[in-house]
Parts: sequence; C-alpha cells; structure tokens
Amino acid sequence: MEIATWNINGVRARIETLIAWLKEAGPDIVCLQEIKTVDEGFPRGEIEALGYHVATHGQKGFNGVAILSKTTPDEVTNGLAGDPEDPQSRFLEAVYSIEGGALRVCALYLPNGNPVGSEKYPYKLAWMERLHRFAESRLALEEPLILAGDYNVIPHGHDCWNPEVWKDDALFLPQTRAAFQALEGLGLTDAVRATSDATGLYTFWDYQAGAWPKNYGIRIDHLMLSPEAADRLLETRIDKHVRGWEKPSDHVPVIGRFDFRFRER
DNA sequence: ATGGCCAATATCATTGGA
Repeated sequence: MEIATWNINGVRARIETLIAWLKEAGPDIVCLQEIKTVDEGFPRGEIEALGYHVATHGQKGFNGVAILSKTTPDEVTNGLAGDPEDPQSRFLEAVYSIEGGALRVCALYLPNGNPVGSEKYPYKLAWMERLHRFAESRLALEEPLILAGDYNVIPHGHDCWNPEVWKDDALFLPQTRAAFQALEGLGLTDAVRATSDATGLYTFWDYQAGAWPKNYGIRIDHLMLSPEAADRLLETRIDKHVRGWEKPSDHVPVIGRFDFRFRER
C-alpha cells in the first residue's frame, strides 16, 4: 500500500495536476495540504471518479487539508486537539481497517511561523507542542500511525541547499528543529531518512528566483511513523519530476510504500 | 535568499506562503 503527502497549493487551481499524478502513481491514501477552499469548493466529483473517498477539513482562502483514500475510513476527526478556539484548518485524522487491525493516518499542515518576530512564530511552536501531546496519546495505542504532512521544518542542514541562508528562518531555527526532534524522541520515525542518507532530497522549491532550475530546494514534507508503521515500511520516494510539470505546486508528493492491506468489507 | 512567483479574494491591490 502506498501512502503519500502533498502540499497541493490550491486544489481548485491544481485539479488537472492532481488528477494527472493520481493516474500516474495510483496511491492508496493521499494527505493533501493547502487545499485553499471550503469543503463545498473541493472538486470532489473528479476525485471520486478516480475511485477515491474524499475527506476534507477546509477553510476559506487559506490552509485546509484533505485525505483521499481508495477505501472509506471508519472514522474521521477534524482539527488538532489542544485548542478548541484555533480557527485554522490544519489537521485531519482518519482511521482505516487493515488486515490485522487499524491504520491511523493524519494529514497535517504545520504553521510556517515567519516572520519570526511576529505572533506567527509562537503560534507555530504552540502548534508543535499540541502535535507533540497528540502524538504521545496516539503512540500509547501501539498501532500503525502515520503523521503525514507539510511540517514546515527543515530537520537538518543537509535537508536544504544552503543552511546558512536558512539559519534565522522559522523553518530552521534551533527551537523549531528541537521541537521536531522531540517528536522523534517520542518514537516517531522520519520515513525518508529511515530509508536514505542521501543529500539533496528536497520536497519544496520556491517559485521565485529560479529556485527549481537551480535546485535550491528544502525537505519540509515528512511522513512520521509510529514503530508499528515503521516496521512495515518497505521504501519511500519523492516524486520530484512533478515539480517540472505544467502549473506545478511548489511542493512535490512524498510517498511511502508499506506492507499493509485494507480489510475487505 | 530572492533574477522577474503564485493563489485567493470580489481585486484591479492586498495577504499569505516559504
């Protein structure tokens, strides 16, 4: 089974690109971020026509996440616990029946946090703390869990083309990386890093300043796995070629292949 | 960080993104 995360940067503007990739890759579950639409605006029909169930947690204009899956989830929960007043749609959780038990998949869009001097950076750190507590509670279930999303975190210097440029950025500040490492400390595994030590593994290239042709990328989209999911991880890949398509998102899909099978219903 | 970006809004400019 293949499970992917992709910041689509506007699902309505990107529907042709999304369909082309779904047809090419045929993933079983896809976590989307920055759908930039309310639930009613999601181009649901086109995706359902390809055989996917669509779960959305949208928002007008910005943010918004969705989970596409080749089977219907048993349970879907909107929003990240820890702050019922948070108006931003950045988290969606789905539970699936697989052979041998349950598979829990979360689509998350972690706040960017720039500019660092603004209220946005404390919001990012507080959100990471909420994610930490959520992960802790779910890890206690000792089930396969995949926290898939745009983390807006460059974990290490070799996850970008030039760490010097990013040193004061909310994506790379020591405090940001420490919060990410604390997630790993809980027992979550960074799937791409678990399967490759290579440098130059990027998932985002800015639209500006020729970042794509110059390969000035960063790795900020991650599949974080509970031990029960990491045990079943077979391989990962980053569909970098999608960044070169017509009307690309500035992010590309990150895919994990797992030894899971949906339970027949 | 930036060589000249991109999406959404009810827009002809601003905001947010990374």
